[in-house]
Amino acid sequence: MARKSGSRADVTGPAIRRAAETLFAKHGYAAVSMRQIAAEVGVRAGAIYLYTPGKQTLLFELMRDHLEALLEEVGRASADDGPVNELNAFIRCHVGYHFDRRDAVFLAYMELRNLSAENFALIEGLRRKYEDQLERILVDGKREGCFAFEDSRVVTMALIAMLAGVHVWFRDGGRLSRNEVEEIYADLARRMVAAT
Amino acid sequence: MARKSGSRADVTGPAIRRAAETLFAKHGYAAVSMRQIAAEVGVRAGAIYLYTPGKQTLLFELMRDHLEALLEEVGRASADDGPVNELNAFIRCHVGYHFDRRDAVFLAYMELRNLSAENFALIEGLRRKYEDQLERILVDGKREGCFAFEDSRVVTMALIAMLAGVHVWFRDGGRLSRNEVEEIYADLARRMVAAT
DNA sequence: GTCTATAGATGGATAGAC
DNA sequence: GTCTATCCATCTATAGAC
Repeated sequence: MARKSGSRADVTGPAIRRAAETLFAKHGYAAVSMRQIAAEVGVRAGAIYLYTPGKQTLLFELMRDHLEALLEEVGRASADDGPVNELNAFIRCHVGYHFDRRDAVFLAYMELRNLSAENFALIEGLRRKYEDQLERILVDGKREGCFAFEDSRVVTMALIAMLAGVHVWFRDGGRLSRNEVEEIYADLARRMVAAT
Repeated sequence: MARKSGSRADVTGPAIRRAAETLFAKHGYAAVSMRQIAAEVGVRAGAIYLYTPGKQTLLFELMRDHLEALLEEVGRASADDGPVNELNAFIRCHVGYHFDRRDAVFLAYMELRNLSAENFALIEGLRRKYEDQLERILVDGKREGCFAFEDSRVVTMALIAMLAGVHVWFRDGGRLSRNEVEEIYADLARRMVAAT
């Protein structure tokens, strides 16, 4: 007797988040109306407010959930087995996310401007954690003599920008397989840090 | 008797474009109102329509003018003196633009979604020209044995994404000079294509 | 849980006075 | 050339019927 038969609460909520993610990624947060999201789900605009306090929260939670999942996965992937392998795992993990969660990845770095001040601070904290995780791999590798570069901060930002750019050209079912794309980017990253 | 004294036509027009560029870059095209732009300039919303047919045209012309200027400058900078030098010039030129025209660079790859269909096609054409110019340098270099990489298209996109990412962290008057930033990125690019 | 209806605010763009 | 005033569309969010 867990749920009412005929109830859609467990279906509509996730559907709203999925629709918001798709539409925000496609047209941008500010250009999407609650009516559009509702239409995509198949309900009226008013019904959305049963599942979220508003549009801003919808955006914030999409970004937060994605970044937390990404952080956890990167943390798992780059377990302690040497800077070269850790860098490899980090890159493949991020690139792989473009295959699995394309829109979420896109939102997380395109819609920062549209977060309220306090939500921005929270999301920025998660992003910073993510950047720091990569930078720590680089610094460790340099100290151990696996990598060679001048400025760890700039290289970190260059790597992350390069990864974020995957969304611009990558299309599912294109000429390159997931594994090929991951390998090309991992290779570029190794070159950038002069991995031995 | 060239111009009416007291007239501001030659001042207000450019001021509107500058204000639009700043505000669009800061808050996003869709989140900025004509009233905000007018307030920044010091006129009323209605006055803006004396200088542009509308908001969409304002965005389009900002992007077009920037891309045309960038294309011309890149074309001049990378005159025919070998792939390694051409790549160098291309990278330094693009990075340098983040110092001179920060907001314009940002707009040109952040606001594609908000262009009308026909404006998008025109801007996309200019972007494609820019990408092709870089890819040609890479392909030439590979053929001549200066560069070594697998996939010229992916490397091109990776390089452009890396360059575009400068805006995320770069601030005027930061710890790195213009020349240092240009050199770091040129160095990263040479590593990515295994320049000899 | 979802609907219709609507409040209340704000948007782009235009008309006409000065 | 700029202003005030305004039209009309659309927006987020809420109230209340079912």
